[in-house]
Amino acid sequence: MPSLSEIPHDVNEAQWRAITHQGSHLLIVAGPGTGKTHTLTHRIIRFAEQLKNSQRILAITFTNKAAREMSERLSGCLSVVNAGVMVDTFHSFCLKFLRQFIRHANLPVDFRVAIPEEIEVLAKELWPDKSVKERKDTVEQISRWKSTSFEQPLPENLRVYNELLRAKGLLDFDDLLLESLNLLTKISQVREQIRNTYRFIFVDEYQDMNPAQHALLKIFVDDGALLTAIGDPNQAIYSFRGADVRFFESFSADFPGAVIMELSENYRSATNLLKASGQVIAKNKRFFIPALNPKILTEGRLTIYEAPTDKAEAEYVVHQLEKLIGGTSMFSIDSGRVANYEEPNASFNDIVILYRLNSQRRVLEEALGRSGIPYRVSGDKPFYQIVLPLKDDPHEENNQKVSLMTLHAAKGLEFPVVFIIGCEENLIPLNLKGFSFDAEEERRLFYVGMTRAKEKLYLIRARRRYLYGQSYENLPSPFLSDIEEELKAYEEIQKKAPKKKFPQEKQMDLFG
DNA sequence: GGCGCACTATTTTTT
DNA sequence: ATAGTGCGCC
Repeated sequence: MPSLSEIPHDVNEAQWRAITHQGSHLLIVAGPGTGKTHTLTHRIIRFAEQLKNSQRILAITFTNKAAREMSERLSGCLSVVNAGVMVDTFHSFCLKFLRQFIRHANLPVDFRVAIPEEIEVLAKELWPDKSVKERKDTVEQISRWKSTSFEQPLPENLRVYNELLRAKGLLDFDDLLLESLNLLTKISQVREQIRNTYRFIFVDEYQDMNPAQHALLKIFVDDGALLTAIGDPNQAIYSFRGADVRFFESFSADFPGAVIMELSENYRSATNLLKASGQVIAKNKRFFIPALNPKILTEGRLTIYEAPTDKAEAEYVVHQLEKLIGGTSMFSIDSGRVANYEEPNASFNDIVILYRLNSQRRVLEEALGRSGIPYRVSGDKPFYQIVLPLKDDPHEENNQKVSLMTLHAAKGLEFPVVFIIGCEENLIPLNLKGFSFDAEEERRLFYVGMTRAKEKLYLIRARRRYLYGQSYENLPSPFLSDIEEELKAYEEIQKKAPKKKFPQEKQMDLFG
């Protein structure tokens, strides 16, 4: 047993227990800002030091970005690289696995993974009479079936789709997981080799697991590997693409003997912000988790503001940005303010503006454009384009920019200053007519947004908003009233000459 | 095959 | 609002 006196300076007691735990599967419940990656990395390194020859550690992430970041953290420790820690996404690992054992697989030997355009072409061949939307829906359904319902009998449209895909020598992304599952289930020789290689498996963001990934993981573990999973069920926001947060609840049943630990010291958010986000997430029925303990003991500031319109909302954001940036830039020229040591100026990189819908971005971009504030929009480029070389503008690197992204895209990031715009009924939580509505997941999404903030959080709304060509009058988001008044600082509404010209008011028939 | 007009649907997103 | 599809016409 490692004694507490061994604890490194950069690790707390709960983290140390999680890092050093041995002899059973382990689920680490790690809320926002509790040192999730830090703890996982330490634990991997510790296990890597104990590896015998030919044994491997497999650390699985969901995104390439997460895999890259994990690799970078680990490669600081050379011995780990030598010991053979494999850090990969589920999909990328399965691709390598299938290539390695291709002679055992019932697949075209030179198969490729289809890019989305190839899937579109294929769908057009199969269903020429369907509209574009219907084809898109069908392909989406197929992907969902493959990641969630793959044990059910094969639907007819899926059979023809698979046949044509294979005839072209292609696999889709979901096939990477399913074909790997197939191979492991059917060929004991392959399974044996895998069993002898991967003794320790680590999975990050466990709340994002889909049933196909879970099935794969179960095979590894049934073959004798020891599993460490880490994540936060309160940050599960991807159920719409097949992720199932139930695997968090069934962990002990799925992996007998498992130990569950919690990290609850928060090193990210100022006390007011941590309290506020805690009060919001506490209203969910699922996943009660005791409040996180603040370790950053500044108060922080939670600002609430209601603008008359979405345009005014954007102008307010711009105005606040100018105030935040303060003396260090051109924006201070007219104010003549001197930087205040109690309120150090923020730089553009410190700031993110979050929204529920991409369509909210336009008004924001216009206001930012008018003011000349530099910004970047993230999370809207397809993954396969990322590999293409970007224009190498040497200034790009140093350029300070405000970030704009959806609440979804913000997961895993942190910023000193966070704006969440559109904090209105029907928008947060999003309730669009004709679309399914999951109040608990929407609350988790809002929680993810709130918990990105380290020092300042602005929860902003517009009384009147244009969406899809219609004007709506919306009440505040019900989530706002879950935060106690003591924590909120209300900003005065900026006085402006009332605008008379609103286009025809229509019924709010878009919201369900 | 290409142009232009009318119609329509509209989340969140990774691999 | 607006982007993108689908259709008719040359």
